[in-house]
Amino acid sequence: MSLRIALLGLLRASGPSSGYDLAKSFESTLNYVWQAGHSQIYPELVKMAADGLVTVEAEGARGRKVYAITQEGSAQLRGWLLEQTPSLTVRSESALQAFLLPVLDPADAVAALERLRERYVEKVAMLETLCDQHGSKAFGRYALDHGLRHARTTIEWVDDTIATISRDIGHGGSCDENVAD
Amino acid sequence: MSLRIALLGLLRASGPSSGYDLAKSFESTLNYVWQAGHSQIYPELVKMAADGLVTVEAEGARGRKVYAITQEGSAQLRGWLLEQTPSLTVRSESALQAFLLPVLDPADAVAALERLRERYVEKVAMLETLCDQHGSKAFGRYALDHGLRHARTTIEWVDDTIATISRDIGHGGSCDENVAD
DNA sequence: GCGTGACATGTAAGAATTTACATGTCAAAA
DNA sequence: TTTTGACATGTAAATTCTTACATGTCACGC
Repeated sequence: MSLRIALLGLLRASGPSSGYDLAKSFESTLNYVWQAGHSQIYPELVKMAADGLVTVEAEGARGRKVYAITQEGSAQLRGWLLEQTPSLTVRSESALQAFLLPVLDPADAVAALERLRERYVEKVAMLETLCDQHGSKAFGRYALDHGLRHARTTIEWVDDTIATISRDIGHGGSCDENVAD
Repeated sequence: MSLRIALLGLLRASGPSSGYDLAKSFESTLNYVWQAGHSQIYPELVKMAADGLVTVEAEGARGRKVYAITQEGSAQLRGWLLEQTPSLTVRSESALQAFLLPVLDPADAVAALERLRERYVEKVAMLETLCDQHGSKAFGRYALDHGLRHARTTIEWVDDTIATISRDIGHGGSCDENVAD
């Protein structure tokens, strides 16, 4: 369902677009909260057209098909946004890794957290650049802002976690606990 | 791979546990960053045992099987944590919804954001309670802390986004733009 | 004219995830 | 004593997601 809603939202926000355009939009604006490749997007658009949520508005060069959202699609998007109660959970591989780091020796954990920190610093810089380019105009602004705030929050968390773990260094690590065989 | 690593991490942090225990741990500590149900966990543990990463250390009442991480499992966990560069992307249904809200009339969008805000306020309260219970002891503390910070950041984002959208009310909404048919 | 890279769409296979089905045990309260 | 709820493990089916394969067009520079 999320993919469908995301595509309807992009069509609504950006106007008629091809699957290729939508894949790019996913990459550049929705990437901070949802991901989908073209191999997922193309078949989904076909199904959505069959369900009357979008129509092929025009066909252009290189087989390009321009989809537009229909009134039915627009109604479904609005209904979902107003009525659905989305799950508040998040899926983040990097956060998962960060949480498991404390099972390492404290020194290793700190080193790994510092590498993670650097990557988030880069991410923040990248997002800030994008933010400046966008100005305060585009639809994607909210997404960008969200991504930026969360990346900064992660850096703060990493810093505090490093500090906490560092205090434990010398007080005995978790190195060989809980291992069988 | 993430599921495997998460299970190894939990076994390492909590000591020998059954699939049932691990499912509970997932729910209570890792839930903020990764989700897995028992129907995913049980078969994965069987595969991991076949690969020598865990062993069935004991069998108890009600068919309970207690798994323990092996040295090989421990080595693989450590290797992954130190060497892997996880993707920094996140998948969040609620954030996706939040991003698409601006395609609604500003008034609808603000109403929906306010409902979202309430849910996050509840979440923060819940996490704060859990935090107090845990004290500063447990492994899951980092996860909890992370979840709490991100939930608070989301609330701030919602507030600022509401403010931004509210300023636009009366300046013309996005109500019937970009709809075909 | 030829190559390269962005444009553009698709399918296939496999992995991961979710939801539902299915079964059985144990402890404690009513 | 019976029933309820937590404990405990699985499988099946459907969906979603990722990775790889496969194909062809157009514009631009060399």
